[in-house]
Amino acid sequence: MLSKKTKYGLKALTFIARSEGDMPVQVGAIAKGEQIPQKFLESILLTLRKSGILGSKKGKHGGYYLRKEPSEILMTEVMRVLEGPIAMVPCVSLNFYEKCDDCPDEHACSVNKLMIQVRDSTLNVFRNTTLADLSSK
Amino acid sequence: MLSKKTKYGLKALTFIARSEGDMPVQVGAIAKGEQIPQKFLESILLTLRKSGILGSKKGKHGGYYLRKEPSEILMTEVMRVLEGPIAMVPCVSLNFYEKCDDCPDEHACSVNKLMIQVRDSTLNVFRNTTLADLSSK
DNA sequence: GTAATTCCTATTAAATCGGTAGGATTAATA
DNA sequence: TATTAATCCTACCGATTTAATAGGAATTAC
Repeated sequence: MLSKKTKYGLKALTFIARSEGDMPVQVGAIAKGEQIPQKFLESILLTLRKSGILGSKKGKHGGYYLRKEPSEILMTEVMRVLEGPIAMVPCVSLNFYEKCDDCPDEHACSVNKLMIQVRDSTLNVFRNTTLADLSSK
Repeated sequence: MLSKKTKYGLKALTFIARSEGDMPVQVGAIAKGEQIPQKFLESILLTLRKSGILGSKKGKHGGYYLRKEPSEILMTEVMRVLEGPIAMVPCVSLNFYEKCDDCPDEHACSVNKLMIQVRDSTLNVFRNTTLADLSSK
């Protein structure tokens, strides 16, 4: 299941992409517009800023803005920041690889084989979708 | 992330598929062969039996067996029984649909749009993979 | 009747999720 | 310089889920 964090994060990014004027977008506006608890959203946007997807401006008239064009923000990047590994098991993860405790030989493992296919097909979607695709009506 | 339940369940099914003689396969043998805590595995196999994928024979010399040919057991079925919905959000689930609280219009929702694509690509894998594929070396 | 097995219910420890609270820090502006 | 409005940071909390474990009842082969 997709976490609320990721869901809210995606909605927030879409909201910001659609609001692009010159002004940064404030947390309050996003929270209100997308029905997201404001304090929770704050922490999510902070994560996105620390990862480099968003920039922020502090103080009065501050807010968040995209650091790249929507068409250059890939879902692979966003999903990894918000949701973590794209793979369903660490032993097939490209960016968060870990060996299974119980698995003597990955290449003989039926779960491994199946999950590589799932990973690849999901990656294929995320690699070919940008924030611009999400925010276009 | 894939739950241990699903992972163990898939391994167990593969183990049974590979062991097919006429004798039912015992929990103890699977647990030992696949390094799965036996009591936990018991509950998983029970779930698979109740869903109709496995049959069981009780008492001495009892155990579990497949109720269909491995080539007829689709991953869609197995995954839904073990892991639940294939979709990452209930609002795009085919078998476990639920409306989002916060979403006034699904068709305008950027998350919805993205998750439909992920669902379809994952379904495509599960619909085209059977237990026979997993258990073949 | 005994041993071996599945079946069932309950409990538990740990982790994660979704959110809340409170205030520190920073910047615009009057 | 004081006020106001925003981000930033740390800590906490309750509920749920996960990954088991425990203990025994029911069933069957021999």
